[in-house]
Amino acid sequence: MGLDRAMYSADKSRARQSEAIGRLGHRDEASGSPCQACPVRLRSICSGLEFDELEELEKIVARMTVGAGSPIFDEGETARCRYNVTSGSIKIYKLLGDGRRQIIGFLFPGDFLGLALADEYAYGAEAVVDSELCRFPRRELDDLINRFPTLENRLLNATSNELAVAQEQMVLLGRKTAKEKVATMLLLFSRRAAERGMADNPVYLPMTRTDIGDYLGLTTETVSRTFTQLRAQRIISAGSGGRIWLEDLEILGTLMEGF
Amino acid sequence: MGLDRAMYSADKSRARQSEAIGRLGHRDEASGSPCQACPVRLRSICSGLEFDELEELEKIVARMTVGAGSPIFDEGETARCRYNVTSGSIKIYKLLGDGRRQIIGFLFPGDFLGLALADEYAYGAEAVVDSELCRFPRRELDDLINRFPTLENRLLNATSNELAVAQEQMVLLGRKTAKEKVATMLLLFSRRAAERGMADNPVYLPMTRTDIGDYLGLTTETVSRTFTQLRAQRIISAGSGGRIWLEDLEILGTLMEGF
DNA sequence: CGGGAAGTTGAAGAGCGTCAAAAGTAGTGG
DNA sequence: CCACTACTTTTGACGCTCTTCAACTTCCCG
Repeated sequence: MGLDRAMYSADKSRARQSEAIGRLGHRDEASGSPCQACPVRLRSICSGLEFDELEELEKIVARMTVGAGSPIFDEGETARCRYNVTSGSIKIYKLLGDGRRQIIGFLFPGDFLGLALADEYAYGAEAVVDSELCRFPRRELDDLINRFPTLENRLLNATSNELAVAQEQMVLLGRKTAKEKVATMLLLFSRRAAERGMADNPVYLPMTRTDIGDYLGLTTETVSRTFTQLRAQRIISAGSGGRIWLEDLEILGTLMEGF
Repeated sequence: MGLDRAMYSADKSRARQSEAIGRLGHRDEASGSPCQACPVRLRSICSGLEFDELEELEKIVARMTVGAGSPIFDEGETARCRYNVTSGSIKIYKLLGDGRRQIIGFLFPGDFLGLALADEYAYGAEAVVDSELCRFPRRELDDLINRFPTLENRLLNATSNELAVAQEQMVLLGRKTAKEKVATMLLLFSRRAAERGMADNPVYLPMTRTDIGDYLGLTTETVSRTFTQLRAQRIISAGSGGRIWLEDLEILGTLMEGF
């Protein structure tokens, strides 16, 4: 699998799209707008906190913006910060020695980034599209987690959810065919969008075919061929701008559940 | 993939090995021996608890024994209990509609079983060999978790660890070759045994080739052929009773990391 | 011993990967 | 405005790894 490792370090064309955001990739802002008004607070770990607890969180948070294709941190790097995604989409991935990559998840607004005990990040993270995050210094956030049971409880819930999602993905990676993998991804992303009150049909897939392949354990070519096949069978149809119409939810469901 | 679903409901020959334990598969005991003396307490979620907290735990715990091949609970069943493994080994797995199975983990002494928010188990659990567990009624344990921050913290740690392990397994399932998969499993099981103070070489693999296949996303035959190949290359050699000597740790490490 | 399941091995085939090239898309610069 | 560039996506041809199907061997426990 002769993948070029450098391929993953930056995504030139997509990075280019986001020059408006800043040539450095990241841009921090003074945390002007308070957490009270945060549109994703209720589905993030920040929900359920008391007023004064939320104020303490605000003291240590920094908002930042990352352009499409920009890395947020690398696997193995010292874990200095934890994050909350507030807009856009983030991919997290692990690499093998020869450059093979497995994307272990796509994060969306409200998702927490940086769940881990270890001192080093166990995976890399990179923005799929222009995204915004809340950044917390790790030490200070961990202090708050220890002091606020509500926060620790939210974190446990979030981690348990992630674990259940990861276990589903293990079934997909280990036991599903290419067609079933793609169908499952389409349905799951549609449902996740619906849960967040976003359009679920057509479903929005902002990532590249290569990203989808690395997420599903397939090659770009197989992903492309599978989409073509699903289109030919009128199970899906192409929308505009990375959007895909789910034309036959029943067949997609059958493919996902493996009958 | 024409796997017979019934195949997974019981494992006749192994179940036979454990007739001494009881024909019902399960046997409960009065919780005579207290948690203080528990040999796996320090590596379980019960570590770090105050004396009175541990006493409250003891009030709701029941010890039970399961024979090899016996189910503990099924996927989709109402989650009435949570467990702590104290001896033996438990496999947890998910099924697809046509019977394809993915084993999402093997649990060993000290591991917690039943991490989940949902009212139903997200996976099935079955004993690989004769095993012992501590069983907690779900409601009552969850009450204690809410009351004892230490317990919740331990649970968060355990869940985070499980998540990190699951993410490693996603790389294995999505991106590694059969040889790399088997090498990775051998090394990881050896390391896990070492962490628990058990023999790490030869490494003990009590599960069947079919179980290993369903864990690695391979067929029984491919697992068998891969072991033969590794043996022929003197990277491993056969021990007795499901034990395997790791003859070349360096090559195994290289295979695991994918160079 | 003897029966049944687990494990091994072989041959053939399918699905997905690899390599290669063409077509589509978006940003760049004259 | 359009050609140029760089990348992504699609499609085709071919090959290889792993699966499938089948037979045989080994192991375990009665």
